[in-house]
Parts: sequence; structure tokens; C-alpha cells
Amino acid sequence: MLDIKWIRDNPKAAEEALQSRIPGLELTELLSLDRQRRDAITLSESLRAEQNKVGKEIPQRKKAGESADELIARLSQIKKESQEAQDRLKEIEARFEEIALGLPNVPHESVLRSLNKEDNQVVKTFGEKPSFDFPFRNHLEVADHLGILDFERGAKITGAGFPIYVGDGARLERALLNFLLDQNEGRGFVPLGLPYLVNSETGYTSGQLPKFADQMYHVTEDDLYVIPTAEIALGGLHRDEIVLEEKLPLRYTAYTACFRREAGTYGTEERGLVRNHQFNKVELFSLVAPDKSYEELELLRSCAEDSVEKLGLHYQTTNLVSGDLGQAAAKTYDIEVWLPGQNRYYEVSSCSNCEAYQARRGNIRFRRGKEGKPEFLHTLNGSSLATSRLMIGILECYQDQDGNVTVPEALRPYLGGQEKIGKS
RNA sequence: GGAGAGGUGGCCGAGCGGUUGAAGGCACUCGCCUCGAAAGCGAGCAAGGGUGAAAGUCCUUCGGGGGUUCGAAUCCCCCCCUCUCCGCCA
Repeated sequence: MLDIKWIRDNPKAAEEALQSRIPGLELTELLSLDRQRRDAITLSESLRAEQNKVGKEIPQRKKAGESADELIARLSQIKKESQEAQDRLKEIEARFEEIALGLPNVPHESVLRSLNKEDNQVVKTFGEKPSFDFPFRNHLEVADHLGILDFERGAKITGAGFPIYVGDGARLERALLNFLLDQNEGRGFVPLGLPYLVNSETGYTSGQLPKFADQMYHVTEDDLYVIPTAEIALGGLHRDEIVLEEKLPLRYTAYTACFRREAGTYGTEERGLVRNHQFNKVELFSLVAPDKSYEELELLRSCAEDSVEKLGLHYQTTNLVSGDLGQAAAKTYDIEVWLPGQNRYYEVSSCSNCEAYQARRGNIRFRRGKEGKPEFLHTLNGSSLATSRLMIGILECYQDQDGNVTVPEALRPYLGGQEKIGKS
């Protein structure tokens, strides 16, 4: 949600900024509804004020022993008009919200305005593309050889896109999760175990609802949504709260499974673990004072980068162009690991500053000092990291001639010192 | 899932149809007092929104939504949450 007052005062700037994300977007209807909305509020409230005023005279009349019948008759007329005005206001507000809730965030000034993903700017590169002096196997071939992933049976018990991790595959991924959680906890992020199902209010807060409802699994019986990322649950954590400034920044980390319907991405060449309906991810989430949020974004980014570096994988970090940003983000860094089997970089982390977009939707505020007015704080999220995709990188980049996989050193303590994954 | 109790301001807690946006207390802020502090005394202390240059003014909000009524924190209906007991269960 954007600040309607800001849009009202800077309609041109707002429209231009949003057009860098959605070509041809116009704010004229929103602005017109805003005008209508405020007019309707004024009318409705003045009628209500009169209603209250006349209402207060009635007990006085009665106390004085006079008849109040005439006042009551007048009041019912006012009440009728007032009711009509309120109904009209509700209608206008519903339409206003429908549009306002659908608008994405305004890109930060350091974000290149472009609709072309090709323009994403590489801001950092680590390592180099690995080369192999033996016949290279992609992660599916490695996993098949080692017997550590089972897609067929995953499809049997659920459907396509629900892989099963087997034996050392399961252990390796668990090692990744534990490694990342320990890293993050060491950086001062409070570990949380989160619900995987969220209510619709929480869905709205993060910006997932209403626009992307079709990307989430929905438990209609209880009207709960299955989280596509821990970010959604974390966004709801401090909903409707006013936190004291000295509590900031609030930093959290959590592992959750993530569930995505991936509607509309059917039939891609993304085989194996690249894109699934269920995958695992460790998330970082910060709530900070507005003047600290861009500093915090760099922190999230460096945490994620550091973890990838410790795993020894080649990656690049990009500053996304406006057209590639997620709904809630004002600025996003993607960290992309080179996956030789796909012959391209793939996102393992996305770190975003959502500024006050989510805070406004979820009414998450803070107070400066004891006297200060509550203000919206800024929220940020970053993956750290998507372990399913990391698995691909490890299986492909750490394979040897015999099809075995060397365990990255950073993970060995999490596998009881095991150095190799071989055929079992 | 069944039965009961309850959800009021930052916190505790009164109110149970009409100047109650809400008594009282705690916490907090300012002033007095003090060498300083505590205690004591005095004053202040919700959020959101409309309008206005501002002072102000008006509206909404006592878990959420609907209803009864001229008028609801107070009465009725539905839902959510918390607690206790029973059932079920990892």
C-alpha cells in the first residue's frame, strides 16, 4: 500500500514511478475516487454530527417533562439520509481499496527504471564458472546415480513438483538448513519456528493478497493460505503493533518449507529441483526505522552472500530493474548461483527493502521516544538461502569423475564430518 | 468437537440502555518540594480519519461483523481469540 497523501500531492511523480513497473498505468481513477471518498466522508460525518446533536437533546427534553416526539421524528429522517451517505461511502471505499491494494511499491531512486530484465545490473561477482575435465553430469544425473532424490514417488504421493530427498540427500539438505540457521543466529537474527498456514489479513500485509491469490494454496475450509515463503508469516508477526524505537531493529530468521502453485509456469525446461511446488528456504526478516532501511538492505545482502561464499559456489548479485521487482519491494538484490547443468545463473536469494509498503498494509508502527507519534516502520526480507536450489549447485559443482559429491567444508560439521557422498 | 468463563486505553480494572472516549489505580511526562533523589502535591497522558494556514472543530473506535433502539461498552444474532473442564490426538 502506498501513502495516498503522497500520491495526492505528487500525482505526476507517482504515476511516472509506477509506470516504470507497469507500463501505461494511470492514477486518474484512484485520484478521482480519493476525491469522491473524502467528499463522501464529509457529507456522511456532517449528517452523523447532526444526528448526534439532536439525539442529545432528547434526554434533556424528557428530563424537563416535555414531549420529544417531534425530535424523534426529525431524527429518523436524518438517520435515513445518514445511512444512505454511509452506504455510498462504503461503496466508494471498496472500489478505492481494490485499486490501491493492487498497486506495487514505488522503486527507490537507486533502482534503474526499465521494464527489461536484461538491464538488471550486476553489482558483484564471486568465484568463477567451474570447468570439468570429465563428462559433466547435471544434478538429476548425479542424484540418480547416488539415489538421493526421488521425483517419481513424490509424484505418486502428491503430484509433480513434490520431490523426495532420500538418505544422504535428506541429510545434506538438513545440513544446509542447520548451517544457514546457525550462521544467521550468529549474526544476531532471532530464530523462529513459524506457522506454515496464514490467515488472509496476514496475506494482505505482505502484498501477496489480493493480487497473487492464485499463486498460493488455499485451505478453503478454514480460509487459510499455505505460505509461499516465510516472509508472509514474518510480515504478520508484528501486525497491528506499535513497537518502541529502542526495540528496533527487530531481526528474525526462520526455516520453512515453501509452497507455490506456480500457475502459468507449466511446461518449462526447469527440470528436477529448479522449480517445484514445495521447496525449503531459510529466511531473514528485519523491521527497522525508516532512516535505517537501506543500510539494513546491505546487511541482508551481505549475510546471504557470505553464506554462499562459505559454500564455495560461484554467484553474481544483481540490482533488479524496476520492472523486475516484486509487488512490495522498493529495491531488490538477487543473488544468483551459477548452475552449470542449466547453463545459467539461478536465484538462490532475493533481498528486498519494502520500505513502509507492508507496514502500512499491516499497520506495523513504531514510536520515537515516549512522546512521539506512531510512524510506519520499514520491513525487509531476504532469503538465506533457498536450499533446494543450493542442492543443485552443490551436486553439480562438487561432483567428481566417479559421480560422487564432495561435501563442502562448511557443511561437514553438520554431517558428522562426512566428506563425500557416494553411491550407497 | 462439547460445556462453562471471559475479551474495555501502555498495563490492571470499574461500568451493564442516555453528557462514559470511557471512574479508579499503576506506569509515563512536566511543574512544585529537595543539596539531590524518594515520598508527597498539582497538571498532563489513546489511535485513526475529515476539514482548516493554524488554533480548533467534527466523525469513528470498549475483540470483529450484523441487528434492536431516537440513543448501545451496556440488549439480541453470527464469527474470532484467551482461559478452565470433558472428548480426541502427534
